[in-house]
Amino acid sequence: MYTESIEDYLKAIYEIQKEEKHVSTSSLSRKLGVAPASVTSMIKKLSEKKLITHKLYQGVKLTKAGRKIALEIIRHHRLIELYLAEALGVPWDRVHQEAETWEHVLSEDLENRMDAVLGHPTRDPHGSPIPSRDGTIIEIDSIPLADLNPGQSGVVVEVSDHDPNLLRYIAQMGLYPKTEVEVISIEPFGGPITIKVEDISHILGIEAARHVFVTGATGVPDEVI
Amino acid sequence: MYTESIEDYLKAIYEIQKEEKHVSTSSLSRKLGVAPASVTSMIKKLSEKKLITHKLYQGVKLTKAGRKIALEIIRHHRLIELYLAEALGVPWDRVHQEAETWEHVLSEDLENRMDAVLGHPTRDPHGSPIPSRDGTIIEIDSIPLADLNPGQSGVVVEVSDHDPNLLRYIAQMGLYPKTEVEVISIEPFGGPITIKVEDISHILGIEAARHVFVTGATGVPDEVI
DNA sequence: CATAGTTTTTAGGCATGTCTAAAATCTATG
DNA sequence: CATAGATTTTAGACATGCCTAAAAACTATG
Repeated sequence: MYTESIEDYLKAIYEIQKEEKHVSTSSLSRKLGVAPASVTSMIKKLSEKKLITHKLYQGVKLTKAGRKIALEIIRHHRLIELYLAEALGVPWDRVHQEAETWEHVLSEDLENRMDAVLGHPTRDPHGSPIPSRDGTIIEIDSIPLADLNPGQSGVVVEVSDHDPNLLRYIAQMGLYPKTEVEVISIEPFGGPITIKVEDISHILGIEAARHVFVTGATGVPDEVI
Repeated sequence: MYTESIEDYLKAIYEIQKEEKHVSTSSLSRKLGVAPASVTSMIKKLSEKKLITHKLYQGVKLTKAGRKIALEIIRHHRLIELYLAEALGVPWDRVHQEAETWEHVLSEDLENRMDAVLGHPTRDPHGSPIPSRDGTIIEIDSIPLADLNPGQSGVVVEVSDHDPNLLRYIAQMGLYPKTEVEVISIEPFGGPITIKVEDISHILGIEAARHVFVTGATGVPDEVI
C-alpha cells in the first residue's frame, strides 16, 4: 500500500494531466497546497517507485502503474461521494470534502459492497465518471456552458465539485447533471448569462457558467452568429 | 484535532483501564504492537497535552479530556461497526477491522447521519455499548460464560470482537447477543463446556467461553454446587 | 542575445512517531 | 535485605513529509 500523500499526488497529477497536458511542479504545488520544494522531493520519490516519469525542469507524467493507482483512488472518491449522497443524504456540496478523507481508507471489500448497493453506477453526484474496477474511465465530451451561443441548448454533463458555494449556487437553478439547459443571452465583457432550465429563466455569472459542462449542443450553430 | 496515533493510544488506555485498573507501559506496548520505548515517549506527549496523568513507573490514567476523546473514538468505532453490518452487510467478524481505520476519519455530520439511520442504537454487533454523543456509556454487568455453573443459564450480552476466527466459531453456535444460553456441563481441567442454544447442544472450548459474556444467570446457584 | 524574472531544484531543518540499545528503577525471592 | 530479573525510561537514530532560503536552470523580452 501507498501513503495517503502518495495517493494524493498521483490523483492530483492525473487531474492536472487531464486538462493541461503538462504537469509542472508549480501546478502541483498550487493544487496540493504545499511548497514547490516539497513537490520536488515527492517527485523524486514517485520516480524511484516508477509511478511517474520525470524530466528535469519539464514536468511529470504518470506511468501505467501510477495511473492505475490514481484511478483507483478516483474510483473510491466518486463511489463514496455517490454513496454518501444516496445512502446517507449528504448534500451534494459536502460529499467531496468527506470523500477526500474516506477515499484513502476504503477497503476493496467495502468498495465492492458500495458499488453493488448503488447498482454499479457510472457517474458521481456531480456527473463525473466513476472509473470501473479495472481502470476504465469513460469521459463524455463536453464544453463549458459559458461557451454556448445564445439560442443553443444542451444537457448538463458535469459540474466542477470543489467549491461548495458554487455547487449551492448551481443547485438553486436546478443545473444538475442530465438537466437540459438553454442559453437565452450572453452579455458581453464577462457579463452574466441568461439561461432557461425547465421553463424557468435564471441569470448566471460567467464564472459559474465556466464550471458547468454541457454536451449535445443544438440550436443556432456557431456559423450563423 | 488529534493525530490517529494519539486517538489510538487514548482508546487503548480506556480499554485497558476498564479491565485492569492499572495501565502500564508494557500493557500499552502489547496492545498497540509498538516498542515500550515508543509508549514512553507518547505518554510524555499525552501528559503534556493533559490527556492523561502519569506517575513515573506507575502507569497512566485518562483525564476527563482524554476520556472524552477516547469515548468519541469508541462511539465512532461502534457506530461504524453496526452501520457496516446493517447497511452494507459486512459479516460481523470483519466489521471490527474496517472500523479501526474508519473511526479516525468520521466527521461529526456523518456520525449523526449514521446514528439517525440506525435509529440511535445503543449496542454494536458484538453487544458492546455505543457511548452517546455526550460521552455517556452504559456497561451491563456480565460474567464470562466460562464462569457459569452447570444448570445455569443466561443471556449473551457481549462477545469480544478482536479475533475474527473466534467470532466465526461463536457464530456457528448462534451465540449472538440477546441469545439465551444454558450450560449443561463443564469438564474439569480446562476441558470443554457443553451448552444449549435454542434447544441445540454444542461443545465449546473453555477459551472461547471466556470471551462470551452473559448476564442474568439463573438456575442452580453457586452455593448448591 | 544578454539578462531579469520565473520556475525548479538543492540544502538544511523540523515535527511525528517509530525503532534498538543501554541505563535506571522497581519488585520478588532466597 | 541484597540482588536477579522484569519493567520503564533515556539516548540516539531513522523514515516520512513538510518547511524556508538559496542556488541553478529555464524563458521571455528589450
